[in-house]
Order: sequence, then structure tokens, then C-alpha cells
Amino acid sequence: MPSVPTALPSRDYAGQSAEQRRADRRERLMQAGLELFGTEGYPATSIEKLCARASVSTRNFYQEFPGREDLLLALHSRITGQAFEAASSALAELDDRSLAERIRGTVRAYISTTSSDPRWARIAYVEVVGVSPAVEQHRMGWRSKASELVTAVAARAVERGEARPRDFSLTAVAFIGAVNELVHEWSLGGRKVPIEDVCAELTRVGVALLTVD
Amino acid sequence: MPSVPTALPSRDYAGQSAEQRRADRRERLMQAGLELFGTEGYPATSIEKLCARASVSTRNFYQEFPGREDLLLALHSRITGQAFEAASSALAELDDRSLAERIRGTVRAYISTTSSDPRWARIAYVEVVGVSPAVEQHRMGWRSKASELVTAVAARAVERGEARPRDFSLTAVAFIGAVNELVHEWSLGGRKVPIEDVCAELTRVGVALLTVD
DNA sequence: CAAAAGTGGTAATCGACCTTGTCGGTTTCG
DNA sequence: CGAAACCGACAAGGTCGATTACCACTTTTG
Repeated sequence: MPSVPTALPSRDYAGQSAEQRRADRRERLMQAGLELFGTEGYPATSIEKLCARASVSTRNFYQEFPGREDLLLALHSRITGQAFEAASSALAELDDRSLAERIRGTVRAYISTTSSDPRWARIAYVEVVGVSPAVEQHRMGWRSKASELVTAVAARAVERGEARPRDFSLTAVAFIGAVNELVHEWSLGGRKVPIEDVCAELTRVGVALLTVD
Repeated sequence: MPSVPTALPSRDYAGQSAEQRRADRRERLMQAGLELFGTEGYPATSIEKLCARASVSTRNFYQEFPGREDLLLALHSRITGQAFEAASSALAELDDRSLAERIRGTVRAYISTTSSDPRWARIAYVEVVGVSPAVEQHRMGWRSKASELVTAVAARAVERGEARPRDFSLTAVAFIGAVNELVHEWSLGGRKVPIEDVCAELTRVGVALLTVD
């Protein structure tokens, strides 16, 4: 009875372990997705183009991702996750400041992350919309998290007497829409005004939404 | 020398003129597009499916539209045009009312049009995003028109002393984003609250944006 | 009533893309 | 140094959708 090799064998090649080279290829595919999804658009980007740009064989593509859609999802998670993290930590550090300063700092962190690269902005605001039910669900999940963040800011403002208590759920969605549309317009439209103007405008919007009425 | 028939020949078939039957087929294709784009989504809808649903042959499809994208564009123009018209005429009729009433009436007209049918909302807010450069340009054109409408409201408010004069271009984009995101969330999410709540929220947003600062 | 003119549906062609199997080259181990 | 294992590139199979060519049918006209 021959011994059955249950564990997958793995050797080093070119001085790198199998995991290292897998991670390498995955990262190159992510970069290719960033470039192609972010400039040519998701529908115009085939798996072959992605692999050519990343210098990865199509065979290896399927070793890393079940399909093209999953690469888009991974990119979107990375972008949105970083933006969310930046916004959250900015907010945490500004807890003792005024409402306007808290909003300005949080918005600035979010904006400078998502629009630090025009391709990020395009993927986050355009290419990820209306792709498939799975992607839509993913997007809704992130929007819901953002909505919770805004609601938390509102609750804190009520605690500190900067806003009157009421249901902020609709307001939060409206504010998210305002942020996204304005950043999208600004980023994809050539960034004709300084980023501080956009921050100032969104701060005005946020403060107005929380304090009026 | 034979006479050259410069005018296109056209006979009646089934008691209808060529134009009538063309218009008929075109309208049936528009309805099929509304149904399929609005429920299955644009990427999942092939020309064959459209033709089957509309009882139109693929040959006649190309007689009416250069391609699938142009049907989407025609639908989007119809939806957005109607919404825009409803909003504009509502605004015109409310010129002597207070700022809040003008905003509420205009927003209500816009919302009740775009979300009178969930498929309209989905096409207007989701399926039309990120399809191709041509569609994106089309979308930007409509957004720019909407922005002008909001700016006009702001200018009128300044005239009447309801708002302080400043540059409202960024504010207009932010407001449009707020409207779209909230209506989208509300319409696609099951409409769990009455439409008047959405109108009230967006009125609050509009008034706040124009009067604060 | 027969032939011509025009119309609309069917089906074939064409190409693109996704997916997987195979092969040659390379590296490590005995 | 030889053999075996392993990796990655190439390419073929298969599916699906877009586009167009052809033909059968309908209506009119002489």
C-alpha cells in the first residue's frame, strides 16, 4: 500500500516560496485591474487583457480569482476599506473638537483617500455600479457601513448638544450621496478647484444637515 | 431613360402605414427595454432577449436602433426628460411660494416621476452608470442640466432675500447627489417609509444647503 | 389573375471571450 | 549528474451574442 501524500508538496522556485509567488501574481493582477478598470472601464476589460497587463497566464488567473467580477470586488474592498479606515481613525482623533472640525477632518480623510488616484475614484463611484447582483449587494453593504458611521457622528453631536435628537437614517443616506456625487464630479471632471474647497463645501453640507430643524 | 424613384416607396400593410408600424415596433422595443433593463439589468440583457420580449425580429431592431446601447439611451432620455419637465413646471407654478414650499414641490414632482415605477428608478440610477463613454457623456449632460435647475432655484432665493449670495455650483452637485442617493435607496430598498417622509427630508436638505452660512 | 415590389422572420456566419488541458522548460533532491 | 517534480505559457474546445444574408409571404398593380 503506497503512502498517500495528503499534504500538498511545495518547493521554492527562483528563491521564492509558492505562497510568495502566488501573492506576487495576485498583487500584479490587482494592479492590472486598477489600471484597466480605472481607465478603460470594467465592461471593456477582458480577462485576457488583465493577464497580459499583469504578465500572468490565464491559468493562474483562475488560481487566484473565481472570475473577473471577484477581482473587481477585491479592488473595491481595498479602496473602500482604506477610505473607511482613514475616515474612522480621523474621527476618533477629533472627538473633542467642534462639530464642524470633526466633520471636516473626517471628510478630508475620506476624500483624500478615494480620490488620491483618479482610477480609484472611477472604480469606487462608476465601475462598481450595476455590474451584477453580487456586486450590488457588496456595494450596499459598504453604503450601510458608511451610513452607520454618519449616524454615529450624529448621535455624538446630539450627546454634546450640537444637534437636536431625531431620526438621522434618511439624512445619513442623503449626506453619503452628496459626498459621493461631489467627489466624483470633482475628481473625474479635472479637479478644477482646490480640494479644500470641496472639503469646505461638504463640511457646510454636513453641519447644515445635522443642525437645521 | 427610366424614371428614378427618389422618394422612398411605402405601402400599407395590415391596414397600417410603414411609419405606424415602425413606431409600433419601436415602442414595443422600448417597453421590452424598460422591463428587462429594469429587472434583469443592462449587462444581462441581450438583443435577442429584447426582441423576443417585444415580438420584433432582430432585423427590425437594427432598423430602429444602431445598437443595444442606443435603446438604453432612448429610455434614459425619456425617463429623465419627463422627470425634468415635471420638476420644471412644478417650480414655475410655485414661484410665489416660500423657499421650502418651492423646494418641496419641485422635489416631489421629480421623485414621483422617477420612482413611479421601480424599473424607472433602477434604470435611471443604476443601469445607466458606467456602461460606456457615450452613455457616461449623456448622463453628465443631464446632470449638468439638473445642476443648472438647482442653481436657478438658488439664484431666485437670493433675489428674494431667502439666501445669501455665493457660488452655488458645488452645492448644486451635492444636492443632486443627495436626491439621487436617497431616492435610489428608498425605491430599490422596498419603500419602507411613506414618500412624504422622503420629500420632507430632501426639503430639509435643500433649505439647509441654501440658507446655512 | 399574374407578376412585381416590398416586408419581415429565420437562420447562418462571424468573432470574442471564458475555461481547461497539455507541453516544454526549469529547479530541486538523491 | 540524473531523475522527478513543478511551474507557467500556449492553444484548443465550447458557449454565447452580434450582425447580416436570404427567402417566403403579403399586398398592390396592370
